[in-house]
Amino acid sequence: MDENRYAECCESRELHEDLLRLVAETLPDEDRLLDLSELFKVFGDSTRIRILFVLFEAEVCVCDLAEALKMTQSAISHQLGILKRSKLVKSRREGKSVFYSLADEHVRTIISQGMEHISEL
Amino acid sequence: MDENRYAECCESRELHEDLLRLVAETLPDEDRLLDLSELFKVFGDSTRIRILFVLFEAEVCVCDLAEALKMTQSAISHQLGILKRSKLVKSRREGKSVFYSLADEHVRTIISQGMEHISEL
DNA sequence: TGAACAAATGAACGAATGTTCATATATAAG
DNA sequence: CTTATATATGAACATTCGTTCATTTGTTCA
Repeated sequence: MDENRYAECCESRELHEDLLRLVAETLPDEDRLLDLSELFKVFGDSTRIRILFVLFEAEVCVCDLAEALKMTQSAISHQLGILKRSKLVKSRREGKSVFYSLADEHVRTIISQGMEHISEL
Repeated sequence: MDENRYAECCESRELHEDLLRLVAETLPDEDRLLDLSELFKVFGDSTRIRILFVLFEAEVCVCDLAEALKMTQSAISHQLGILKRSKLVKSRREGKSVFYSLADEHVRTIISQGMEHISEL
């Protein structure tokens, strides 16, 4: 009954036991892994990356972001919502405008490590 | 002729000019931004994250990865291809098996920063 | 050479994602 | 209260993405 959907595997038996134990010990639990991959998914879009680069320099309102990045207000607003839900960005209302800024410094570290990686060919 | 697809914008004029100049100066060019977001897209999938966590601990062949993660050899192989094309992972053939390992240390830094971020609620 | 195993790959299918459009909410000013 | 401006949001659509299945490539050993 289809007991071989997954790998049956190459050779030794003990090595596998060891690996399985190691994985069981060190792999974060499923919820955590999902949170982590969802966080990186947020960085995985060039519009959101561009928004973050602007916010590296200044606190900016939605319409200015839209103008600076030559995109519609709606598109920017949707992306800001995603950034905010992942706590990468925070907002503050001032009259009719809402100003966005970086929520913490991990953002810079993560992006700068990414930049380093792609710079090393 | 539809000159208002993008934001027309809230108030002052000089502030906008300043922002536009700043963005023009500091925003990496389009190719770089795309490379960067594509890199993060690679981290944005829990299967690939799990593969990376296993490789944090040891150099592992494809079938062992498949067994450890309870996934088909094909699925793992496809994801390893993506990881390899982004230079996050490297491979070495030994007989019939191919062993994969981390390509560099940025991977650990990026993932650990991500972990820190999600840990701070 | 031929059988057996390990890994890679292309096509296909369903799920997820980003933008657009239309509209709703919120604030300010008349 | 009405109008104008700034922002948010839901539905729809096209595109992208991850897995599966079938097949191919590469290696070892008889």
